[in-house]
Amino acid sequence: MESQDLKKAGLKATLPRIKILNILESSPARHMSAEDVYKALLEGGEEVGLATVYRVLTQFEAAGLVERHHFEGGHSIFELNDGDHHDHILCVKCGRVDEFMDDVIEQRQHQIAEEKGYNITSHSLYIFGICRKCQK
Amino acid sequence: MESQDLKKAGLKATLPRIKILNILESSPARHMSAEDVYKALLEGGEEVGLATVYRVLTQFEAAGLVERHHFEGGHSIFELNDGDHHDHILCVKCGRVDEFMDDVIEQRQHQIAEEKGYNITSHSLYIFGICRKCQK
DNA sequence: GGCTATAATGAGAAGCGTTCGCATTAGTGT
DNA sequence: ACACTAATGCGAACGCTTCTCATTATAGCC
Ligand SMILES: [Mn+2]
Ligand SMILES: [Mn+2]
Ligand SMILES: [Zn+2]
Ligand SMILES: [Zn+2]
Repeated sequence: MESQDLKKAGLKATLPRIKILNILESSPARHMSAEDVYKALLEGGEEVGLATVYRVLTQFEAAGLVERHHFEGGHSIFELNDGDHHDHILCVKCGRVDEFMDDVIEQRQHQIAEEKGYNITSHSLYIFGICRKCQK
Repeated sequence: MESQDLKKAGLKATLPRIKILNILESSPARHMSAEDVYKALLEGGEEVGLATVYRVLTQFEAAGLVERHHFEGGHSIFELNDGDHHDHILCVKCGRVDEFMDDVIEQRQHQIAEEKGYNITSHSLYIFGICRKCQK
């Protein structure tokens, strides 16, 4: 029940929020833009304003339900926060997205932050390339 | 002489391009937005349109004279391309930027790309944190 | 050194993703 | 069920960037 998840996150269980959470959970695409979510709602016959989609996604992010990424291209991409951190590798031709987690890289980043005198708060790592299919 | 650098890069040596290259070379800030460059021109009493600054920076990027980065915040940041690759660590409080290069991370990225079947073309890595000064 | 073909510029309009303002609507706790 | 308040939808506005197009400057040739 999504209402429970929302309330646990400290958010009122409104219809738009439930519907948006639903889209994020049931959509085949793990990584969606606000526009993607909006279109999915419209296709489902739901009446939700685009501004609300943006607002709700931002609230979800603040509540830790969702993560926001900046895959090149100026717009934000959201994905459900499953709790496990990972980074992304993307195909510059077809837009395919794969996920990975590398302990060596994570560790080196902390090392570097320490060397430079920073108290690390986050990082963003994207590898761009051409996927297997697009190489042929 | 900047005119030579521009011609070598296959670009006509126009006044705006020379002035912009000059700003990039002489400004104390290594990392500048288009707006930063524009303001520096104005402060120097130069008459260059903002649209031209954007156009020229994009051309410089295509010519390999300059690199474009997407430090959070929606706008592009440019820096002279010195030929040596590096990544960035930024202070989320004061905006300070430091540079680093880590062979271990670079190598792991290629490893990951290979494992995932990607032909790597580039990557972007930003570490965010709080710098020494801002920690106090 | 001038002349011409052509590419570059400047100014403002337009584009795009995102946020804001405000009147209306809906959830919550009683 | 009610009232209090927060959330919504709509359109306008935003910030950064790109486009359009008339004007201007550069490069190569005479
Ligand atoms: Mn992901
Ligand atoms: Mn740099
Ligand atoms: Zn691909
Ligand atoms: Zn700082």
